[in-house]
Amino acid sequence: MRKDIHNSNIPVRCMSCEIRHKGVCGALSAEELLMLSAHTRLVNYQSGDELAGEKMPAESYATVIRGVVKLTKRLEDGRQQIVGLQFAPDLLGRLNANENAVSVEAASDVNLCRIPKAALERMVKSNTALAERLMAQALRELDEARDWMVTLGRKTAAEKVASFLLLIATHLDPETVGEKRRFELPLSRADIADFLGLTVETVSRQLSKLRTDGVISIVANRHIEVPKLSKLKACCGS
Amino acid sequence: MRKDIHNSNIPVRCMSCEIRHKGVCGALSAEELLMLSAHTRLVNYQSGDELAGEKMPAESYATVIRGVVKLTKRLEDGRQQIVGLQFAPDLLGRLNANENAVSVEAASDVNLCRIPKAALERMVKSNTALAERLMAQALRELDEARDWMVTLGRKTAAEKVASFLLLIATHLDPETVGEKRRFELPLSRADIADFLGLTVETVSRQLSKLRTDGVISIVANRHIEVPKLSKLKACCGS
DNA sequence: CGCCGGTTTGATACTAATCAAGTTAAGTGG
DNA sequence: CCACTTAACTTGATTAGTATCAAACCGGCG
Repeated sequence: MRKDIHNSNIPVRCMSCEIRHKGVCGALSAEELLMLSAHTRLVNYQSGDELAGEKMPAESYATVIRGVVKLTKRLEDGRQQIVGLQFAPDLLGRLNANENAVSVEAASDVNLCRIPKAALERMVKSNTALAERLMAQALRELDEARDWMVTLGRKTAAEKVASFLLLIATHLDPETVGEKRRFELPLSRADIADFLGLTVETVSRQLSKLRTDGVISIVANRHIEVPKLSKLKACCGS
Repeated sequence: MRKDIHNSNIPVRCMSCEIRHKGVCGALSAEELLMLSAHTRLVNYQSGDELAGEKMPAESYATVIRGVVKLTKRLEDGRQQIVGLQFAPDLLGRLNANENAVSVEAASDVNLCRIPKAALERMVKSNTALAERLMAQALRELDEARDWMVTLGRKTAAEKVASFLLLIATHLDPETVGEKRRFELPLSRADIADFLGLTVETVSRQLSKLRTDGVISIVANRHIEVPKLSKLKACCGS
């Protein structure tokens, strides 16, 4: 048995996925953590899999261990918009799920650590620290949504694409050498377009433009290198 | 003394503003409500007043009693985007305010019921029902932000303006006769443009177009009449 | 090798921004 | 009450940016 789980003052990890669930495990005592671990299970999905639909609320929560999960909303005529991206170690699912939900899909291959709805909700009731963590996560998602509203409403296509690259570069712990960053895009061009409110063609053109401007180099389709992060930041319009 | 505050099972109201604070008063016992009332104070602001800046976090919470409050974010070069509108009886302010805030301004003349930060935070600690209400409000704001992301990213100018009118018609309890609605716009054309990610001219043109199409009539600058709500809904693209 | 999805590039169309008047509404002071 | 000022709004002409339509390219895989 791991030694550290007997002391709730030092970082503790979920037994099944060996990750410290952001906003979850950190608020749990060693005892609660053991209880939680008894219920959690590692699950894998492939890119494109639907984890929960707009009309099909999830029957469990989950933390993202690896990969990227996209939250999408659709208009009747098929137009769609990605309204959120979840990276490790974000928590998926919401307390008191309501009608106005989003469709949850794996944007890349993902590993999740599933937590049954009942188990988490029971712990929330008796653990105010955990409730606070979940509140903090909700507020952080709200901030992210509002930041993205500015991008959607007021930035040009070039700024949008640069902002997206910066988002990925800062959320996917890329290979780092000084100001240089190197990473794999977890999203297809079509998904990037749906995230930015653009078309695939425009996304492609703006990536090409960033390349010819020397801001990035496209090593392979999904493999991007940013020679100077500050130069990319300067393209984001804020 | 009001009779109903002695029974926490029936709707109770804040003593200073006589309104049932959504998500706040409803979760309080009569005793707590009295305590809260001792600290609250009614305050008024004029259209355009800044209630809290991006760098100036508010030292108190407040419920909107009357009027509309706008939450704005700005880019360095002056472009701005309204990322949220708060109507009565929304709660302004957030637990554990963080750096990534928005600027809070009165969009119209407003009345607020102020609640000192310390008082509310103290009550949240000892009242899980209140904490749940605040969580619910955060999740509702998140849903609204995500809905608006679809509007910003994927709707046409005409659909955006129609969606805005519908939002106002459904949040400002307009004069209602069957399918007919009549209301005052709480925002200037410039604010509407900042909310929709458009220019003032485009907003004006689309309003004119809705008028010539018979979807609305513009009784006066800010005074709008919608003869058939379902017709307006059909213009919203979803 | 040839197919196929994802991507890039090119030509053109169209939507909304920009630039520029003009109009209405609301004050303000004589 | 009216002339004057100013801000908010509307309308028009033109331009710029992005979407749309179309074709070519590329990499992976049977």
